[in-house]
Amino acid sequence: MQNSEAMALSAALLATAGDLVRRIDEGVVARGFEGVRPAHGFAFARLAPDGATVTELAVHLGVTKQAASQLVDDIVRKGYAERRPHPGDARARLIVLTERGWACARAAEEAAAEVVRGWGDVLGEGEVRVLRGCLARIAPYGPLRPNW
Amino acid sequence: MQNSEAMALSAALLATAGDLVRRIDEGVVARGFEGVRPAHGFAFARLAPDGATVTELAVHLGVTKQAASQLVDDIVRKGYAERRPHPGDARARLIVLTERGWACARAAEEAAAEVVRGWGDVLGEGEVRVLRGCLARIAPYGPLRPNW
DNA sequence: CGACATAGTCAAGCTACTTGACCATCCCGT
DNA sequence: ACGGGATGGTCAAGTAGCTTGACTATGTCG
Repeated sequence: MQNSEAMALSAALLATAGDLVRRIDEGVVARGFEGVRPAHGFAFARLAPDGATVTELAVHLGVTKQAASQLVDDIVRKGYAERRPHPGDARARLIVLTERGWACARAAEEAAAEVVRGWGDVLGEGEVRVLRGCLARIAPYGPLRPNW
Repeated sequence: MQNSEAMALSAALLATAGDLVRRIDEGVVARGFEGVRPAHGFAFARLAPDGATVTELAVHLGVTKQAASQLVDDIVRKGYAERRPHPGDARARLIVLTERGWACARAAEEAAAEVVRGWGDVLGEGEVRVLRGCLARIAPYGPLRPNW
């Protein structure tokens, strides 16, 4: 594998990732959820099961807890989540999704599924599964946030 | 394909992309080029063949020409590129890489090749080619800049 | 019970972008 | 040839999303 081929592969990967995020975001907006940034989606993914504290969210997103707290301010103000007292730790607060937050998370899943279906049309279902398998083995715990 | 599987694939793709960029950046720094952000690498790729104008660079990067101009200021100040008069258009300037800029671009290619070699160890050469083929067909002209 | 650790917030600062305004030069129809 | 709109580039100011630093409240452990 020549260096230039590695660059071509890298560029294709980054282009695909950028395209995916852009189209998911567009799909979420098209479903009626405005003022939502892609980063919010990653937060929703962490909050969805049972809620999370600000600190847990910060770790998940790879940012400081102050930044996570600001993000929570934002999604609370927009009605997607709410701060509740934490059962069993009076210092902490449990951030949970509101009904609208859940609806937005579902919208993001639908949008992602739509994009991936498009890939299936181009590649075929089998190759999409191969793709998923490859990626899962390469970077099972890669960073969610981009560094560029 | 269920929605949750689409999300898993999306997450794997973004994790891989994030990991790739982080490791290329680390590789470039390890080769002695400091103060270089990943965005600079995308600029280098556009400047490498024959140079480019600020406006062309802005289109390539998906930012305003003011932002591209600021980025050029930065890499000029750091010695990676220089502004030259444009042959045939007195309004424009041709931004070209310096020798150090070329060296940095080569370092990025080496770092990328190193990461991709790691993928080859995990997946096998054949599957890496399949991966590259899939990605190239999915988003041949996706955005270079992340939106999240 | 006292000392240190941890959850969260407030405040200020930084960086990489944006929008808006502007000048110099090019191109093209009259 | 020339006048007017398009284009290339820069300067200036504003913004969003992060950072670091300082602080309070609560938990944990010897």
